[in-house]
Amino acid sequence: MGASRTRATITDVARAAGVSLSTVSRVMNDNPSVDAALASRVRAAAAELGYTANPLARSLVLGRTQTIAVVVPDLANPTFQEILRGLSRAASVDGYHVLVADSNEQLDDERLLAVETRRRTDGLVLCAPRLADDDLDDLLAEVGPAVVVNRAATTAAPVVAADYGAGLTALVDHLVARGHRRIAYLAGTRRSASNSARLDALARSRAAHDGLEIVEIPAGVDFDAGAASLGAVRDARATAALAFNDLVALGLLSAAVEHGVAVPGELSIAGFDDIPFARFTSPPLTTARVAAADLGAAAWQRMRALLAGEQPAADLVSTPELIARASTGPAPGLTATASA
Amino acid sequence: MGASRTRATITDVARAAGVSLSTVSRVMNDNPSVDAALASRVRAAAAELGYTANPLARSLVLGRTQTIAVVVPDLANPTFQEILRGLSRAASVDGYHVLVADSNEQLDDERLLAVETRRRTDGLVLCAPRLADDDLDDLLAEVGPAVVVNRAATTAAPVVAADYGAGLTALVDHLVARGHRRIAYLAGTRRSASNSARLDALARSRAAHDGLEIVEIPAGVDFDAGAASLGAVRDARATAALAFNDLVALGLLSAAVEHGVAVPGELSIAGFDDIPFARFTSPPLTTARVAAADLGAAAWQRMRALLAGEQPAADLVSTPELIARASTGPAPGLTATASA
DNA sequence: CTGTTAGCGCTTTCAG
DNA sequence: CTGAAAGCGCTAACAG
Repeated sequence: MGASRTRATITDVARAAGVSLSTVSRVMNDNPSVDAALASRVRAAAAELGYTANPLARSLVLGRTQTIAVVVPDLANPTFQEILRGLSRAASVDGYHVLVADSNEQLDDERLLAVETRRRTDGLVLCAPRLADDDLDDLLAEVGPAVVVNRAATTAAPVVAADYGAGLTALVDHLVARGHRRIAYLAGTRRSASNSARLDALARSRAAHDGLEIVEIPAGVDFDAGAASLGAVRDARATAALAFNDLVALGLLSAAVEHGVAVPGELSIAGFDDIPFARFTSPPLTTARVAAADLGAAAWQRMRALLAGEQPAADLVSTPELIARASTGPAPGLTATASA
Repeated sequence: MGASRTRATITDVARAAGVSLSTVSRVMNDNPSVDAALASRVRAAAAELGYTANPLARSLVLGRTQTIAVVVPDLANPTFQEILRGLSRAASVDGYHVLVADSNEQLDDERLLAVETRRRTDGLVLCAPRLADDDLDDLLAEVGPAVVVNRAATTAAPVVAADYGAGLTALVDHLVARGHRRIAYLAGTRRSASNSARLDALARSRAAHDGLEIVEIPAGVDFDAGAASLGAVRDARATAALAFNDLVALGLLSAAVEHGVAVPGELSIAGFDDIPFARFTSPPLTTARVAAADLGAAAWQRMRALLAGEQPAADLVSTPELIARASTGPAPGLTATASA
């Protein structure tokens, strides 16, 4: 009938069952040292009152919230969405909740959000933190249990990351094999560690391939950044463009189509990540697949270990898989044969 | 130098500043009734110790957590991601945090997650709940401050929703104008309220257009569901298909291309939502645009009002905008002219 | 204006 | 096996 406006507390249950608070607490926590008869009496009272322990009160006394915080640079980015999803599902299996915070690519907010969300949770997962190395290390030292996703440059916390260097190398090789000798690289945030990893890989590629030129073009991390880069790519007279990620690649692709630049006829374009829709673009996008949901799940495994006081698994470096689709082809002026 | 392992408490600050707990509390909460000199002494001590009030303890005593919970049926769905993003950004502007839970389209989990996350937060936002009407009403009554997104069938909480009926009507009109007289509708979850809204709209459309046949095909809510429906669509001899959402439409489109069915030559396909990548498919997808991030922000406005004890704004019914792209065209056998 | 005293709702020694 | 009491860290009357 009329449900009471306020929830039952442990005191209500204790009174209803005619026992002390401690007994109720023991029963609710399945402490075996309670007489069976008493226990079932308490359980009946609890059920009757619809009682469940207040998680806030438990958090305060137990010092744990059963919740972890996840900070991402941009919730609109499919890769972060996927990481979040993988993490959230994995954590929920273990009865943990997830607090999300979107730093919106704002450096200052990132640190603040991390600290603030961490205080209401048991641990912190930082996705692709944009913070400088030193600041990141400071932050990690301050916040306690933390795991870092897609950022290699720290030893202060477990790391799970895609191997951006290896992925980019595969992409370059793919283009070189198709005759490209002048390739544009649309760089992402300077702050992004994965961008540096890619830069290093490009340097190695230049050394490995005689006569290969790779010109770096500052772009950004989103669709608009890619679209805005078409002019620079054309000016660079590159026959192919490697984008920081699929979003940037899609922007470039879109601008190319709009300006009548044939893809891959005049310009080959490749992205990075293999976001869900990369296969539906026109032409479908060549990219390097990052198993983002798996990264999220792996991040949770490590977090769980940390929370349990166990040794987390070794850092994970997942090698992206080259996904060759139709947005890349032979360099202009070449026949369609590829040399290994 | 050596940062202490455990955080400073209000007691530490009080001792350091040589005042009582209450004074520290007052200062930290900007209570003006504190002597200026004392206040700055306290502030200095707090700064020195790096003190910030423990949010858990505050939550317990204040009865509010400064956090809201959001339950979505599927974090992989771009529309829910977008709603989450809009909500999260809006809430963070007001200093609120967001706890996400993905029910994974599981009915039982939905209810459980809602109740459980609600207890650690101040309010609950339910996205497109799959629960039956009665169960939903029960749930809403139980959990207190709540707002519902994309589900019209309740008066127990503020609602913000896209007008699926209007959007679908626009889509049908669009197809009818292009000569289609036999249209397949790929239905979503029966549990989805927006599906019923669409069914009603279709019934009205049938009545409005003489000789128009709309055949309903049970499909689902994701890409695979759409891909699996191609056979049924062909069997129905429909010249056009209206999908429950863009994901389903993309699945169908993909299967069509794969099986050599010309789109829109032999089959016109339209989706719903206008997810970010709908414009990049090949051909680009005709759809009805739902301003999902705006829905999320609007949901937060209402939640904020509820939390402040104010009257929330009236329910929002946002009319989707018809986005005509190349995946729809004249019915086979017709010239490319359209009649208004 | 400031300090003392009760709790918020729960868990956990510590006695019995 | 069970209850009384202390306390997690903080805020809010209530006195002074």
